Amino acid sequence: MTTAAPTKAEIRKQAQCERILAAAHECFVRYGFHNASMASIAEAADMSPGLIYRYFENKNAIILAIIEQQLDITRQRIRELRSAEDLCEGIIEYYDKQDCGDPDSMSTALFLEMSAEATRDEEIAQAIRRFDNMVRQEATDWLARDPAEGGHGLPKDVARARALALNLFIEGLKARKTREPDIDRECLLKAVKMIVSTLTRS
Amino acid sequence: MTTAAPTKAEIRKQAQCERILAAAHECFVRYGFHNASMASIAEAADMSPGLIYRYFENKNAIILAIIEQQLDITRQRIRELRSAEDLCEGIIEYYDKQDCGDPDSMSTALFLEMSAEATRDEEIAQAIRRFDNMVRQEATDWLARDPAEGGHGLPKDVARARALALNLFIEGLKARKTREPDIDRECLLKAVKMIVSTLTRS
Amino acid sequence: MTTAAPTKAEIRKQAQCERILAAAHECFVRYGFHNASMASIAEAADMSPGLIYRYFENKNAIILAIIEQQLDITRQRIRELRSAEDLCEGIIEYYDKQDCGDPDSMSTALFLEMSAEATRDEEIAQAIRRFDNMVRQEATDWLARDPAEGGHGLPKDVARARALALNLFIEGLKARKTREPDIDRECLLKAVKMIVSTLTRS
Amino acid sequence: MTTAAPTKAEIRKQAQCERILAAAHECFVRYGFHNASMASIAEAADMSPGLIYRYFENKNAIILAIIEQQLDITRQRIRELRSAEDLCEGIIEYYDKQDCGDPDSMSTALFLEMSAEATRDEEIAQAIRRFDNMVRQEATDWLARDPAEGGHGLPKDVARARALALNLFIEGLKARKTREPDIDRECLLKAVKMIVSTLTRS
DNA sequence: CATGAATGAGGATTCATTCAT
DNA sequence: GATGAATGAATCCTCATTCAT
Repeated sequence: MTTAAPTKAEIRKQAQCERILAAAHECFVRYGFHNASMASIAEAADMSPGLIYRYFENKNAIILAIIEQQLDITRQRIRELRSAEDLCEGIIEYYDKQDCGDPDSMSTALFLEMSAEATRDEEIAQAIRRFDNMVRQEATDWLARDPAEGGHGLPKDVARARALALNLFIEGLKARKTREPDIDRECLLKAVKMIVSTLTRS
Repeated sequence: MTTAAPTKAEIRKQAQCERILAAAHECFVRYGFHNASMASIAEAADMSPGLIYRYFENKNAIILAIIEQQLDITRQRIRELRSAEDLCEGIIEYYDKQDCGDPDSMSTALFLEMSAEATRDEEIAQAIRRFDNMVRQEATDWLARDPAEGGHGLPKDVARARALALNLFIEGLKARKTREPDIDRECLLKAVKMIVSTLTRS
Repeated sequence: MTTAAPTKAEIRKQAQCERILAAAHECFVRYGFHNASMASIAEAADMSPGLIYRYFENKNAIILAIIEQQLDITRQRIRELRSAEDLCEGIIEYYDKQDCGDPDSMSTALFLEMSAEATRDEEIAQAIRRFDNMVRQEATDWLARDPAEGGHGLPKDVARARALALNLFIEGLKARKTREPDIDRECLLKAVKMIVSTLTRS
Repeated sequence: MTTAAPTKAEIRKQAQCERILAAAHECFVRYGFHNASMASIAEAADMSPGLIYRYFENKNAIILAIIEQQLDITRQRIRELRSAEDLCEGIIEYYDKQDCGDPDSMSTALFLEMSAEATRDEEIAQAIRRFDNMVRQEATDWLARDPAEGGHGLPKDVARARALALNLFIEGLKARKTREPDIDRECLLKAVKMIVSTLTRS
């Protein structure tokens, strides 16, 4: 049940990759994907520009890896979800959180930029599609699962449509956060509750 | 209280601006804001690169003008909205429409790119904020208006929260279209109906 | 019988192209094709690096244009050839001439480099093939032409084989010049005369 | 007067050098001298890039060593030459042979590249000069040697001029092979025979 | 008004070479 | 001896913007 212990070299490689991804994420958020130069990433990662290319083929490969990373993190988060209240809280909390402070969650702005990029770059399109499918599947599972296990016991097809609706709403919310972080909280809370309660009602 | 009739020069200027904006819109959609060069815009507008600068200070000013343009167009659309069925149809129809074919509606991908850009560029942030506010206001009015006039007669504060929810959902939908244009139609229809009916119910 | 007069813009363009080609030729000879940077060419042409790209798609396009230029020049030279003595003199004179001093004749070193490059670059291979074919054809014509017109009146197939032999010999000579410009003149003269007289004898 | 038997270390060193030279030769032929990276050579030699520098000061030193190697191999070949027919056959056979298949003979393309490089690099110039001198000397010997020993018994000075002519012709032929491997064989054969018979006739 | 040639800084990427392990 | 990670300068090329005509 154990995989072979990673060699020292592999550990090092892993660490370097992560250093680069963290630095790239930071730069992409700060300057935007197109305006973040490899040099700026290198500087943020405290290494030479050339070294990045030992670990990633090019700039695109970096953003792809970041998306992949997010996939795992996001799946974990959804799985930890229990009640509808959990979800409401999670959403509001997310909205209040500063973007840059959280290296674990992909900046929304970056995600939007990538969504736009997906229009023109098939690799990115695929990566995001994989991400979307995972989210929808996990959300569907959550809505369909037995209430005893923290689900809502909805029939499969209903769950599927509601998962989509929920997903779209949350994404709209994320996009909005980008532009209007100081939105009227009371109004927002009302809106979220109305949607969530409608969609999780059995 | 009337403005003076526009001079010939002003008319000309207006026409030139529109030519540039249309060309820029096309290029931004096709290549993305950052990858669309001023040269490509000039070519699409069938004029010299230098001339563009007589009408717009720089590339940024062009995108700002495009956002402003969208504001007017979108307001008009919302005002033409009547029943909830209208809205559902409009949404589905929008999702099915090819982006590039419609010079009137801002490409979603471009809008996402701008949302992301708003994070780093205050001018763009302001322009989009104005846009958002207009949409929310118009949607609120629609929900609050007297049913006799094609509204839903909701109380102001309820209307305001629902308008927001609706707005967020639609935006999530738009963003999704960018990445998954071939989404399962039946599922999508269910989701849209559920949200719209919930939010427009009195 | 006249082509349309070139516009001022065309004249300018032509001049710029020539300026670039001359500068590139100089740099390629001085530093070698691979070591000559676009920046060095720009400097030699006294223009900005970016401007070069208005006239040539990339570095490769420049070398292709240079080869094409040589084709015309070389054809002219062969056509001006009269007696076998002419040829011997021309060869020796060529060997004595400094490379860089003559912007009209492609540096032999550069030609060798391109021959090598032809091994890996199909575009260059084609350009040089065209050059080779032209030279062989012109040389064959010269050997087959009526003596009254400055030819040697050889039968077509004989002329063709001898033209090839002559061509190969001259090329070997050119290649050697690159490495041994100070070769023993008397010995060289004997060798050239022996070959030329053998190949032009009827 | 004998050198001391090589130590184990020296044998090892010799073997490593040869491994590197073979790998470098392969890469230089495949990618060209300038495009072959030290990394690619290291990979072909199945060792680390750093190790190469223990045996060769830099990339230049490698090419110099390759030229030196060729000198020995080529000398041996010329010495094995007997009749003029031998030579004709050898030439034609050489022309037909695939370059890469023969690690013993320096790729012609590479040799051309080096000839060009000799123009700018004095070390390479010297190495090739040494090579050229050896070839000419051996060819002269062959032509001057007593027919009983497989030579042609020509007087020294005649032999010298003819050796040069032969050498130049063969080099032109090699260069041509680079660009036109599929040349008309009959025509080529005629040309070769004409030159060889003229130059070896007593 | 309009052109489009010209600039030059900036970006991604490569690679010979070094050096700590 | 051997490794291969690391450097950083250099390369080709792009593009927003300016300005002489």
